[in-house]
Amino acid sequence: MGLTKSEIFTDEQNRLASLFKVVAHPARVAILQYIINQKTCICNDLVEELGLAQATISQHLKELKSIGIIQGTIEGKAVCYCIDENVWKQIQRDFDVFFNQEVKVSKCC
Amino acid sequence: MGLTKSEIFTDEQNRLASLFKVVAHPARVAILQYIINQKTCICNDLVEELGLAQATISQHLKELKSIGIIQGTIEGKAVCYCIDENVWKQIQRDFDVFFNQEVKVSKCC
DNA sequence: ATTATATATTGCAATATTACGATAATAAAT
DNA sequence: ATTTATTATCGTAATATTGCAATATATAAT
Repeated sequence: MGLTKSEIFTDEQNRLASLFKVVAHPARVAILQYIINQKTCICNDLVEELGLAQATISQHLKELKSIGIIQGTIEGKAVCYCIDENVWKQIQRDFDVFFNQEVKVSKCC
Repeated sequence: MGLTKSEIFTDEQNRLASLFKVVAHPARVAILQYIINQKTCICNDLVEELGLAQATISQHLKELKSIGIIQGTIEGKAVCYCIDENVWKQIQRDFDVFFNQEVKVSKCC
């Protein structure tokens, strides 16, 4: 046990849950907010800003990269991270489709 | 280790991450979709529909209840669950505030 | 009163996530 | 060539999550 039974859910349910999972950590929310404000950043900026170890920040960046919401470009000895606007907007739409469903007024009893 | 350092993040970052976390599981996405379609449901409906054990469904319902997105009303020997429209809309707004931030066009280099 | 039905809770095993030190890899600067 | 700066990866410990059987609780039906 302890293993999510992905096979019993639809692709859409699994996909949505995966997207939510990536932003379901305060460090990753903070990283996204920081990049949005600063437009770009490097890993070390985040280490100083957030106060987490470099290895930890690097790991969080990797997860954000995994869904494409940020992208990294090698720039000399650093890596410059920025939001991928297209992916950001796509994810925004995906969440919208889910949350803007019409919820019929029908209380229990 | 293995413990999220909540104290280094803002309340907003922690709150957003918590909300995302609740919907970051395909079973909970499926449960919400099912309730939206059927308007209401009882725990056993979900056990049959999703094919997870009753204890597991009950646990997922508990997590959804914890943020108020669904509410349960005792109805005879069953519990009738439905979406709480106000909370649903509030969460929708919270996600919107986050994702509708203006992402400035500024690629790395 | 007993049985049947529906849900919640507890305890536990398996797996996943978070965090970090140590180390490797790479490029710039000296 | 050596040092410095930046990031990624590996290994590991601590904690969290997922799933279920067993059990407890509560109401309806017989």
